[in-house]
Amino acid sequence: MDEQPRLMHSHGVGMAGHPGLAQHMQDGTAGTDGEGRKQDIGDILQQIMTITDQSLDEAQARKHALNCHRMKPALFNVLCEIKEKTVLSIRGAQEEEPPDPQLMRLDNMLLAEGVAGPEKGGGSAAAAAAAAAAGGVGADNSAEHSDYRAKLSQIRQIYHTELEKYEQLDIVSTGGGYGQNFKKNACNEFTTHVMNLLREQSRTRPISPKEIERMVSIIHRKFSSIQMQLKQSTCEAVMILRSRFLDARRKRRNFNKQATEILNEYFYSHLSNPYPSEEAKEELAKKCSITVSQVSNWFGNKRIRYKKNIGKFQEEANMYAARTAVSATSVSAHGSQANSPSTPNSAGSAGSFNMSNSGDLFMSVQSLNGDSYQGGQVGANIQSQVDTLRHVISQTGGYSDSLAASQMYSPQGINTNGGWQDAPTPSSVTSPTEGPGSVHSDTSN
DNA sequence: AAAAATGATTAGCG
DNA sequence: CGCTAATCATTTTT
Repeated sequence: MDEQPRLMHSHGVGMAGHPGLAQHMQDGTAGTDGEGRKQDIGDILQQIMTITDQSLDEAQARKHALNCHRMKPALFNVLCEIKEKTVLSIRGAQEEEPPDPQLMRLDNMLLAEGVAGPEKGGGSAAAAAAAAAAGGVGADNSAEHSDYRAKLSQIRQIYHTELEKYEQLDIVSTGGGYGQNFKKNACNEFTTHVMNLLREQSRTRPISPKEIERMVSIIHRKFSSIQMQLKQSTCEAVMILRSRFLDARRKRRNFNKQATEILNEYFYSHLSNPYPSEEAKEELAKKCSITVSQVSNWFGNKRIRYKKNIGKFQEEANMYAARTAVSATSVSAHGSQANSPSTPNSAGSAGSFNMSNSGDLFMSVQSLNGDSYQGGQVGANIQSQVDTLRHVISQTGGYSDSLAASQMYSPQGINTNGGWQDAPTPSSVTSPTEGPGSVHSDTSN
């Protein structure tokens, strides 16, 4: 506002619509222009100033008259020039917008997630690939993944429809003629609307084509920022979706009965060394229709939980032990195995089994086990049978949970050593695999 | 609704 | 790298 006086003096004109300016102007221009012109301009401005006081029809008529006035173009140009020099030149500086790194990051991510990429086919494939890669384990449950994919494509669809609304074709670069060849969407609709409005208004107030251009670019910037917001929230949604569906910890499902059965069977029949080899894990995984890492997880959990509270697992242990013991004994009357080198190690295995808990149970089992070994001539390397038998024995012997439970978590027990893990009985425990088929029937293939 | 069970994840060890 | 131990987050049981 405070600039107005200066402008008027230097150019001899002022902005229309400012009450009281007309008078000033007339005074200021008196010396430079001819009397007639002065009068013309004064008339014009006078009409402008009073235009709002008139009825609509009258106003239209006067508007038209003004538009047709011979001085109008010149005056208009002058006004535009002034406006350009004052207002627009200030904004002109912030024209260049560097490629926003933030936007690029979002774009890249959306592309990587298969949201922004090409349509359906390739897109979902990419998404699946990304999902599989993220999951770490390939060929997994496809059920959950399909759910994931469905949700992802939902997001994708929303994203695309929304994006299309705001997408802007390059209008400015089409040159002077603001072409009509752009797609129908919110951005362009709005832009053309604004442009028409401005052009319409340019008859009564100073708006140069340049200004319209600028306005268009401003609108586009706005729409760009909307787009960015859209991309951002889409990214967010994808991230949430990922963490929801791909993070298996959430939405975990218990293994089915049969799988648990199989795993338990293996566990209790290899109780002295419940560390399935990679191959064994693979096989178990196959049989249980779970992944190898799930098998590993299961055994890890099982070992630690078993060890932590044997009493709680006693019943289960006996159950599986008895089951496998039956099958084992039925198959092999006695250890046909000749290759039972370091013979007296069965005791060691028992020790490793009992490890850190229940001293009483440990003792009793050990002695019993030893007896069975020496008296029964059980094949030394038939660990599984030893294991299972031990349980049967401990059960029949009446050392039930009461005892075990009470001493279960004997903390500073003599052997704080973990037991397992480092104590694979030297002899054959680890890989008696190739033994006589009869021995390890427990693997029940 | 609280408690137990359970599969997965994590830090840390060797 | 596989393991243990602790812990998380969910599911199942009580």
